[in-house]
Amino acid sequence: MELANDSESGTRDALPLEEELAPDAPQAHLFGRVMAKRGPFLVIRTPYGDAQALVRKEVLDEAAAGQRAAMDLADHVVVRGPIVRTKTGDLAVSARHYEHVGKSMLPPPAKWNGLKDVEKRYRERYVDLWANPDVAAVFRARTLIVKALRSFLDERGFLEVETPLLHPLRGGATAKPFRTHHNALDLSLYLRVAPELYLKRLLVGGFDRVYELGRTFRNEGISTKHNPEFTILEFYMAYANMDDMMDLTVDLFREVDMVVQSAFPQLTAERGFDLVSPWPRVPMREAILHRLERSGKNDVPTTRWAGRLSAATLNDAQALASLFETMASDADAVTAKQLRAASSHGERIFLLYELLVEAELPKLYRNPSGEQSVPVFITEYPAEVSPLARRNDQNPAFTDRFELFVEGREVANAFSELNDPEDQAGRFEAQLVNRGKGDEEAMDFDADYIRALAHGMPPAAGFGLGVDRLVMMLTGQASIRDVLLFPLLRPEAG
RNA sequence: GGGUCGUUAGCUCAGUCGGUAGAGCAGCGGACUUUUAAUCCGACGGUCGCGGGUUCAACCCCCGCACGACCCA
Repeated sequence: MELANDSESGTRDALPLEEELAPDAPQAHLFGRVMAKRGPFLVIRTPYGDAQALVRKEVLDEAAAGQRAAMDLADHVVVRGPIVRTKTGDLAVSARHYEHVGKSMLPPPAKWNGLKDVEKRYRERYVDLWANPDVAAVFRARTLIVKALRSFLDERGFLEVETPLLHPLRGGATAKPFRTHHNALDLSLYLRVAPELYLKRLLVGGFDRVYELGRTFRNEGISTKHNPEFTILEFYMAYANMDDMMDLTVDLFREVDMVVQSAFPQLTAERGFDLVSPWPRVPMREAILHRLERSGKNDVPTTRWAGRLSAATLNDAQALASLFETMASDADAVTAKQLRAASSHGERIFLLYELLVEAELPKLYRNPSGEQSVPVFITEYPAEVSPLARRNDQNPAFTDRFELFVEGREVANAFSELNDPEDQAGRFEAQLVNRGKGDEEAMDFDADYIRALAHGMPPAAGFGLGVDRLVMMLTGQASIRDVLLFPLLRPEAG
């Protein structure tokens, strides 16, 4: 029997117990990096865990003994031999063959403290990954999550497609783009901020269930939740609406999470949220009123808006506008600027939601035991902040759109798609007006997209997910850089 | 963009009141060879992030810059 790093369970205990004392002891074959030297023992790190090798000079030939003597920590070695039980009861591969196959020229991180410096970990991820097994686990989990997302959609008949990353127009999301240039065509191009408008063209073309999982670029600040390039999943489903999407979203998250929980229980043990309990679906205005009722209770901070903002005000554009003016006159400079920048009823409602509710969601919506927060679908987004979403049939000022929040963080955005070319043209016009007012995130007018809609797009619903944020959430990582193998950093000086 | 904090040996970190720069691990030389952060002996290891300033004297105080982290926008 040969063991070529083929154990899934890891650590020294990975070696087979039941066979170690058999007369013809099983042979093991280890390939890995030397992590520690203890007397005649080496700890060898493999992708599946650490294993112990017993390397005694007297059983090695002269060449191998010389190689062993020249070995440093972090070098790559191959060890082959029978599996034995050590004096203290551990298992070890007793070397009959020893070979030094790769040299580490640079000193390894300290064996006890490891590599902690966050900047160095990001810059030298190649060290981080082998020195810190927990870090490697997060990235293995990420790959599993991406595969699970694909399987979920593939099983439901969605077609995976690839659409352009180089876009002649800005569209699909309100965000600042990167600019680039194609020399032969002398053409200014943008790196895509979203694949949305191309995917919906495919609905017109008769592909009724499509998805794309890929990189997207936004030329904005860097933070624990933002990297200039990130991975997005968008899928579109013809003849479905927003409610179908919410049901599908719940199934998607729970199914992907089961995969992570079973493969990486250590990453999912301590969580502030619960995906199993029911997920509330709350219209945005209701969420605002609910938050105001809870002002000052159950750790929800008090707010000046409590007592001054009622359901009636929220539904009266004139009243809300004058309340904003009153509040702005005696707010701090930053808040006042935000309040005055909101120029329509819909933008004001959305701003209230962002300012008052979003961060408090984990306190406002808990599971039955009260121990964990639950995911929340916020619905009824104002049309002004939803330029691509279908209007609600009963109240056209709002759209059939939701965003999903877990622990107060936005992880998904979905809506019934706008398929009326005239309405869509009007929304693009409104974007251009915003652009004229200095909004660098506004979309371009996409005449070809309007033409596509004019050929008839089936009623459909679409869904967008920040894959990096999903990975953060499921693996318990606080920063997006901890789920990106090579996050963007400023180049090192010199 | 603003605020707070950080940057000392390859790694992880100390550094008192402003008075010659420290430890553990790693690396190097040797001993030992069934260890569990292996152990023991020896020698070595520094542009204290960078640039100014104050001072007889600066890792330490002041100013600026770079890079990073966190929080806010």
